[in-house]
Amino acid sequence: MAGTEISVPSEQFTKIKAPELVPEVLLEEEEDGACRGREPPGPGDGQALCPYGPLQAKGPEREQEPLLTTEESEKHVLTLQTVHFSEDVSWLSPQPQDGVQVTIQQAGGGPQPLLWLGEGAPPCVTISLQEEVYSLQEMQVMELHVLEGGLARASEESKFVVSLAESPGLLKLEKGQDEDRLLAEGGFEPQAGEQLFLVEATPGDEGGEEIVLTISNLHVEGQEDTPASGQGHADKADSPKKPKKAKEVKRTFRCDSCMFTSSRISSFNRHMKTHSTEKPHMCHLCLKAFRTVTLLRNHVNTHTGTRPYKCGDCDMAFVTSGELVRHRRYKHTHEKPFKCSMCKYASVEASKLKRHIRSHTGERPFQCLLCSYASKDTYKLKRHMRTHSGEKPYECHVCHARFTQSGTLKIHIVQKHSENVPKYQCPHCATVIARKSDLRVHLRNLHTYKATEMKCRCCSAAFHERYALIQHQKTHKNEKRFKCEHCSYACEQERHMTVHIRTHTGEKPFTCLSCSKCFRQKQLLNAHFKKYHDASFIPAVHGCPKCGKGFSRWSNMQRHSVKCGAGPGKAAASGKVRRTKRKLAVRKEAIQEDEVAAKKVSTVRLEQCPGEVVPVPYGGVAPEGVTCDG
DNA sequence: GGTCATCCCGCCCTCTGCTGGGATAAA
DNA sequence: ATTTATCCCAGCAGAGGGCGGGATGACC
Repeated sequence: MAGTEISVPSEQFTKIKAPELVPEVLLEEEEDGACRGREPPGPGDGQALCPYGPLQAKGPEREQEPLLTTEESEKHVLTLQTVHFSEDVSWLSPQPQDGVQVTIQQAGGGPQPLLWLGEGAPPCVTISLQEEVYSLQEMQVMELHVLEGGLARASEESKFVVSLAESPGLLKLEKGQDEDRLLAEGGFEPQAGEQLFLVEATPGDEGGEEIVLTISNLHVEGQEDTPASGQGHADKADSPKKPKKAKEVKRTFRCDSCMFTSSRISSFNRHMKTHSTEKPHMCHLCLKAFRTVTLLRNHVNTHTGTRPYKCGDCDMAFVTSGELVRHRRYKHTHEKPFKCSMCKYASVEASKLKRHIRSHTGERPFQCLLCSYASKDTYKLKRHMRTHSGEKPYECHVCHARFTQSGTLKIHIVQKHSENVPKYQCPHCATVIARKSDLRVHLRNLHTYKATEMKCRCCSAAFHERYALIQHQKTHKNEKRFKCEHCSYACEQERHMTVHIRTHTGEKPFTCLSCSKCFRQKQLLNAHFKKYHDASFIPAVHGCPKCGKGFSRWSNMQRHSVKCGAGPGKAAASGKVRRTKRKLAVRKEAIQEDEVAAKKVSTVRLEQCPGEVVPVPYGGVAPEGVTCDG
């Protein structure tokens, strides 16, 4: 894979170093004594970094339940939930005392301590630091214990606030004094009043100029389990609530290699196998190895075709029950529990909603390493990479043309190799177009209302739609709007009138350089030159289609053919022949005029070099040395 | 420890729409 | 002959559907 996922939260968790590692000079001393980072994270920072999906997935039912309890005797083990402040409220101040003390204080210096967890509050806390202070390499996993104060519930606003007895407005956290104790045997027993925080360091949005610390996975043991993913709330709402054992001290088993924690040793041990490369269970059919018997069994089922979970509404069958449930939702029940809060989209699977959310946020986590393109999912990036590799995996079975996408091949086959090619009729005119997209182009070009009027080139009419203009201009097509003021002659085109006017003025602007003969039209001069001055010119012979008699002139042959009974030629019906006949007619006219002119010329100066034919502009003067006898 | 249900990631597919280049007809 | 307009076509990306399969929590 050539792409890299750039917005996935870093797996690197951090330990805030001892205070001697924190250069105080890099933090600006504020008047109130709190040290402020260079700049607070932007409103969107936290969301972009949130590793658990869309925020709206946290349903209102969760917000109405206490996340923190206030029982004094209860020992709280807190795993921090995905957190960020959407406002500029998070500041961090390392204190130069024993242990690391982290101060979270409201930017405006407000008196209220901040750890908003209730409704309306973003479920994330991000702390921006200058990279010079806490570099990624300097940070490791840490535990922070609340030294002072307890947990109080701010019931009046249904918000839950960590309040501190001695330091209102400040939440002081200190590095655990005995980490080994906490980690011993995969678990720990936090002391009364302590809280456990995990701090994650991720690069900020400013290209590495700052680091965002995300305090994550706030969770009170004994509460209803809340889905870490934002997409699971719909199913969770139906899950039965577990009996609360407030007095019971629970052990948490935490993986050293990743963030995994579990209260059950069996789950923990099973998880630890995921970090092992050992795969003792081997498929006897293909020798592929698996970590667990269950995985092996499912795999073997793919060989044997064993699909024990059959759909009652169709012929599909699946290896696992989950696949059957999902299939039934897609095909039969159409139940879509995962609903987008920003539009009407709903999906069967959480991952689909997560992918859909990117169409709202514009997030493109998958960056092409060869160009600036970034994709919203892996498949699009993979497909895009074909534009760099030139790979065309889809081949037409008929003409063997190759294509980069299957859809392109499908269109190709329909348009090129199918009998019933679909056509798209324009709703505004008679045009029929092969492709829907081309019909849209047609509509855009010809039937779109234009603010500025388009004027007819023949009259004063004006139109806002191009199609109407073109239709109107066609009405001028057979209109002989150019009328001669000297006779009754009229024509459609101005250039024809220009030539006609010369018959009244006697002008002949086209002069033969070989014999100085002048002509009113250029093509007459050309015909003359070929006939009298071009030795290589072979005159056309027009043969009678019936008797074969040859004529030098097409008109003579036609007159003969009528008498001979040959009638019009066979090919006269086709447009191409019609165009040829028009050309012949022009040539006939030229020859006829040439004949008349030739009678008047007594001398043909064949000895003169043909040279260049110089047209004389209308009303102009012939070049020096060239005489006009017309 | 085994099993089941669920969650979640990843892969592949289709449908859709836009764009630009080449071919062709019309002006 | 040249220019302009239109059509045809392939390339490419956005969005979403469907499924395979690994990981994990809960239960027995």
